[in-house]
Amino acid sequence: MVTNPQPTIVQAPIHLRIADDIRMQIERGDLAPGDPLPTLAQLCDRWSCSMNSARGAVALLKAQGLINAGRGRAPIVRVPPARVIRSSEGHQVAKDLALRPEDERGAIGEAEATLGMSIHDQDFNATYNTITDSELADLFGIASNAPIMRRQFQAADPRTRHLLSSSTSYIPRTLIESNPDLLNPNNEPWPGGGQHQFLTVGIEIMSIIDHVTARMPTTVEAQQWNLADGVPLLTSRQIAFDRDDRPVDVSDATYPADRTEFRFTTRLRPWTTEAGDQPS
Amino acid sequence: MVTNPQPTIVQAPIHLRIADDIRMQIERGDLAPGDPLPTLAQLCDRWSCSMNSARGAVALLKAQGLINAGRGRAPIVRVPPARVIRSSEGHQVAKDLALRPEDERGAIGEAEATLGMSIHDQDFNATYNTITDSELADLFGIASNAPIMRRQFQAADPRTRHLLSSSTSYIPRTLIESNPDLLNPNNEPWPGGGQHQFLTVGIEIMSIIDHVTARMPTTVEAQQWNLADGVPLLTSRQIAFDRDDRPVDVSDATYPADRTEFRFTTRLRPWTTEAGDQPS
DNA sequence: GAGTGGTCTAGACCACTGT
DNA sequence: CAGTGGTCTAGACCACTCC
Repeated sequence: MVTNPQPTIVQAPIHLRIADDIRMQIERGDLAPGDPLPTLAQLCDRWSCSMNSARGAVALLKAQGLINAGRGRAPIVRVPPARVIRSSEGHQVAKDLALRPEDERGAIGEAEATLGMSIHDQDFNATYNTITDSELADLFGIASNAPIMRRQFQAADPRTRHLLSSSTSYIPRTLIESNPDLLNPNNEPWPGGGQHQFLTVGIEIMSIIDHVTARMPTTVEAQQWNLADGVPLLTSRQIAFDRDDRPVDVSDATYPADRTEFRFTTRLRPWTTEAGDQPS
Repeated sequence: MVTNPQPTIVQAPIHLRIADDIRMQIERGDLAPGDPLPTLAQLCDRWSCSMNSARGAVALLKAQGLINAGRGRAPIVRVPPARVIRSSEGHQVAKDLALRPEDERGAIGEAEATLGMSIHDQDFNATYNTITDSELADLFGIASNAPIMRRQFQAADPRTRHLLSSSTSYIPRTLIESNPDLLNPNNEPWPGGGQHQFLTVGIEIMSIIDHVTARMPTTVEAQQWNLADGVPLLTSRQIAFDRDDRPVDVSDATYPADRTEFRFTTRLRPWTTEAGDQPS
């Protein structure tokens, strides 16, 4: 039997009503970015509820990424940080760069191009391992116990120690061991230079597929990136294919969603006459 | 002066320690997806804390999207839902489809192709308005008070009433008013068919730029989509350009991040012989 | 009906921010 | 120093699930 044929009108929980009221004030502009919220005392006076219920409302707004709160200070309406654009056009730029002479490649790194910050101003760290992983091996189409090179890259702000970028790249070891230089992390300026490194072993990247989704960060990730509450992480897995459409590199990365925007360009084949058959 | 030259060792808050312990159990596999968590009573016994502190731990795990909780039932480790892949290759498919005869276009809709669900099994709704918006006008390069057509599309599961898709498209009105059919929402099968509609007014879409990021849903969005706690929304703005690289359509959409994955393919120009010299 | 988590209260202590 | 929010406790009532 259905429980409520004549549904009893239930008040929404008090903390939801408070949170909704504040959200509307923010959306209407009564509370501008940077403005402080009412104090907890004012809220529980205004709504005649206990402190903890008012706290619940503020906690919800925090979890939704609308406000910044901290001890000893009234919470303020969040000011959205500047967005870093990560464009798929960068793949082509990196490929073009790979053919240029050494000094030119060094001058323009991926970090500089997207973060507007020289790589020398970053606390950069690379770790190389050789692993086996049946799932990745499956993706590469190699034996499940075949050695895979794992390269982990992290850059942090030297002052704040907060992460600026973090990615992990996987390559079947047999593809690159003909050039011992590629197995040494000290030779690595940046993963963006990966296309040049593939060049030294005769591999040309012809296409890249990006897989993008998002999730909430773990507690550890939130403090590594210095994420405010309610900020998701964008996750990206890039798979690079060579001339034979063989996957040669898998690269996983995460980005804070409040300061990152992915931008992908799709060029379509023209309609006219007989449709031209080579894409982009 | 720095506050803590010899930082006093502070215990992490009890609810963080509890949450971390449970997270580790999940990551180690001691708690598999679908398994119930310890009850609150067990937790505050095990950690000798109050109920509310144990609640705090569970609330954090909920906010991080690790568990599903509900009244009267122990929270369970979340089982990730099946992912719907939204591929940029779909743009080309839609373009090819636009030239096909009517019956063929009707048979294969965007909804069917990506959701595996006929459009007839969905509660579909379209609303058309004419608006003015200086920000969009700026993007289109038209006068700031020029009329812009807004088309809102929503599809819901007829049984559960939950959203299955939601998007809003903007088009400068002058581009399409030569064909009155395009101003009537009842003629609209699905926004994916938009390329065919542009065809009727002599516009060919030549490229599409996707802007992708993520944010937490509002309370209203969470219930419209039936989102579990801790699930972000992926947001996408697609801008379509015609033969003259003029923006002709802006389309905003949101997708639940736990069941959506974007997939973008970038094809790179070959290196061989003389490198092509026009830079994208 | 017993047990569960969701909501709420009242009151306490502490860390941090301003002045 | 006063005032703020963050953490925590003890205890209560209710909605819901399962037996």
